[in-house]
Parts: sequence; C-alpha cells; structure tokens
Amino acid sequence: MIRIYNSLTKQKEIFTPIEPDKIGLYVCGMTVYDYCHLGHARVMVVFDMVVRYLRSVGFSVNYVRNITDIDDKIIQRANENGEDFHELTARFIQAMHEDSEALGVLAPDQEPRASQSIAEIIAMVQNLLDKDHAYIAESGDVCYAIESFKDYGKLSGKRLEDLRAGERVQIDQSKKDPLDFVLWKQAKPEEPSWESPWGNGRPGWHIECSAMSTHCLGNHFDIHGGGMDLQFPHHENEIAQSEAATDEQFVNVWMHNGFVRINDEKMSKSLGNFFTVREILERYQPEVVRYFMLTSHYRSPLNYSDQELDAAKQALTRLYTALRGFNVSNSELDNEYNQRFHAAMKDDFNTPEAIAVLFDLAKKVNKSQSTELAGQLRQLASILGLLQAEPEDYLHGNTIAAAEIEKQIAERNAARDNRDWATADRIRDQLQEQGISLEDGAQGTIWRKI
RNA sequence: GGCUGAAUGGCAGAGUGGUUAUGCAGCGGUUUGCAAAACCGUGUACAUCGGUUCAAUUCCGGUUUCAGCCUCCA
Repeated sequence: MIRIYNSLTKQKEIFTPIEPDKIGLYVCGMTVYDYCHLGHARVMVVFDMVVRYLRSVGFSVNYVRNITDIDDKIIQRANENGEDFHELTARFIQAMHEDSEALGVLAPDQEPRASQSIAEIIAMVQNLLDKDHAYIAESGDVCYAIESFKDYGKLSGKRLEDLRAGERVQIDQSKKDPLDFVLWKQAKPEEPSWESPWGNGRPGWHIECSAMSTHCLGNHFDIHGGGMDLQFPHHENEIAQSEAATDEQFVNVWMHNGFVRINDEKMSKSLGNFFTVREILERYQPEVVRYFMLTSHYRSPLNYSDQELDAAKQALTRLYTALRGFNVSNSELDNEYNQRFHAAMKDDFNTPEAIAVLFDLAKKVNKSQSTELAGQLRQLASILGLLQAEPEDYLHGNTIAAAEIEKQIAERNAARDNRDWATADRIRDQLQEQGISLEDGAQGTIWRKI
C-alpha cells in the first residue's frame, strides 16, 4: 500500500483510488510567457516521478497537466513584444516541451489549454451563477462569492476573518467581499477575448483549472498536485468553484511540492532570482539536473548551487560507473534491494531513501560483478527516470573529440608497452587537463569526461 | 499580525524511542609501473530549554532562528 501526504488533512494517508487500479491525476502546469526555470522543472520532474512510480506498481494513471495560455502576464508580455499572444504562447509551449523532454519527463496523457477550454469554463461559470455562488459585479466581471461556500479555507487552513484582517488584501470596490475572485473578466478594447453571456472577456485564472480538471477526469478525482505556492489562493479557489458547481468532493489527495531556492530564498519570477532550465543545461547534463531534484524529498526545499550540481554529477557518475562494462537489460529481482526501494517509494515517494538503495546496490554490483544485479540497478533506477542512457555515453558526455582521445590512448598504451612511463604519464596529464580522465583496467584503457 | 513547515556530522540529505542511512569531501589501507576506478577501514551529527520514559536526535511543551503562504508566482 502507498502512503501519500495529503495537504488537505496535513498527514500521510493510505492511498486508495476511487476506481480500483485507476488514478486520475491533475497537476497545475505552466503559464507560458517565458522559459521554464528550475522551479517549474521541479514540478515536472517530481510529478513525472510520481506517475512513473504509480505505473510501475500497476496503476493505470491518467495524467493531466494543463497549460495556462491566456492571462494578464501573457497579454502584457505579448504587448511588450508587439506580437500576437498566440505566437508568444506557441513559442514558449514548444520551449517547455523541449525542456521537459530533456529532463526525461514523460509527456502527460492530456495537456489541456485554457484557451481551448472556453466552452467548459463558460458552462461552469454559468452553473455557479445559477446556484448563486457567483454574481456579476459592477465592473461587469463575474465574481465568485466566497461566503457562499462554507468550507472556504479548508485546504490552506485559513479563516476568513484572518484573511480579511490581512493588510495586503486589495480592496476592490466592485466586489462584495474583498476575498471574492474573478471567474470571468471583461476584456478591455484590443485585448484577446471570447464571447460569453456576460460580454466579451476571458477566464479568470482559477476557473480554468476547475473546468479542465473536471472535464478531463470527472467531478471527483484522485490526486491534484502543484507547487506549494498554489495552495492558497489557487487551489483553495479551485475547491470552492468545483465543489460548489458539482456538489461533489473535488479531489481526494492534494500534493504540493517544495520550492527550489537560491541562497535560502524562493526562486521565482517575481524575485528575479531564477535560472532557466536551458541555462543550466548548457553547463550540466540533463540527467544530473534530474538526479539533483530527486535527491531531496519532494516536499522539502531544494537549495540550488553549483556545488550541489557538481556533487550530483559525481554521485551519478558513480552509479553509471557501476554499470560500465555490462551489457545489461533491466531485470526485476525480488530481493532486499527491491523491497527497500519500494518501501521507500511507497512511503510518500521517499526518493532520497530510494536513491540510497541504488548506491547500496551499486556497491554490490561493483563487488559481485553480477549482470543480474546490474540489470536490477538499471531497472529500479528506471522508475525514477534515471540510468537509462548507455554508461559510456553518459560518462563520455558530449565530447566530440572521441576519435582523437582514442588515438592518444593508443599512443600512450604503446609507450606503456615500452615501459616509457614518462611519455605515458605526459599523455595522460595532457588529457586530464582537457577534462578527460583515463582508467587502465584489465580489459584495456577506458576514459570519461570529468 | 494570522496560518504552514523546517532546524541532523565539513557540505547535501534520509531516518529512528535503545543498534551503519546514503552521496560528495577528508583521512588510513588494498589494488596499480604511477594513477584512476573499485574495495576495506575511519566521524561521541542530531538548534536550545524543560517534561514524559529504564532510555529521546526521535514523543510533548516553551524559546530561538529560518523558509513559505496571507498579492502574481511551480
């Protein structure tokens, strides 16, 4: 049985799918007006790991990750660039797909876009109006009336009076309650808009996720995920909208991943302290970045630094080194490593513990030189989306001068045959300076990129 | 101010009421022409103050510090 920490109940719970062996999972994806940064990468990698694990133990997972392709920031950025917002979002959607693919993130089963879900959104807004959970404000915007939903605050643990007492809540005169939020926003002239019963406009941010998730997965589904910062108000509002509209429980388990930090501060677009995925991938192999993200528990903060990435690279090299020389195919064995790995993963996806098992197994592979165990190492790692490259490919990195390196190795080995250690060491030192490390083994000399 | 969640060895990061996490780095050794890789060995870590207990880093309470949310944010 799998235990998952549920943000709604603030405890680990035994996970039971609504339908046996089937899981509906919705994750809030990107707003596409810029490149993905490491924080976005973490969401993608974390839930990719979750999906891979759930599938590996036999669940059929319907994984939905949306794209927010219409909102204020997109409009603003498109205006700044003097381009149509569709062009802008198309470009960054493609960039996002490239980044996620590089990181070994499997494509979600469905990837709905807000701009293509307008009919569902309008239907839900109308439903909320019909049930008096929403009203048309003086501004013409359709707003959700939070006091009409008695459970408001159940996810974030907030009380309405505390929220209202907060000094940072903006007072919008046209809203009945400052905490009410917009479901359908009136379009200003020149802004992208869609026809609706309430005039030309566009959806508010929260409603799109309620509409798309229930459309793809049904009114009541198993798991909803996203970054910690979405817990309030985004996910709180999703619950209010969806449960008011459907009169059913919206989601059983809420999962929220921790932030990527820089110098102990949240990495975010607002703070401007972010690294984009493609910046990092210029300096580190994608698998190193993925490994790095799985070395801490998904709910913990993850502090980014070059030192940490370097350490991750060293660690991953150790695992690949263990696989080197084996002609392995993934093999499933029921032994202590398998049991420990799964015990860790079933306990709220404890990837650090699971990775520790991989290292123990790697040590065993090094000692035993068992092809079967090497295959098991590769098989268990595949559940985390790791170690699936050819070891030589990983260890050689993206070196283009492989032929030249091989030539120098041959020269050096000729010198070694003549016991000309000075020449042999000189060649080795030269290669070392170029970032190439040699290893003389029983089967000859092999090399790797440092 | 309100609500969350953290504080673990040089660094990162799990976990546990009494027994080795794991990785990186360091040190000693085996191996090697020398290295590298690998293997073996090596570290009185658990913020602080009280409480419960035969026993607490682990449970409870206070304190301090940090982070997040309360405004767009993964």
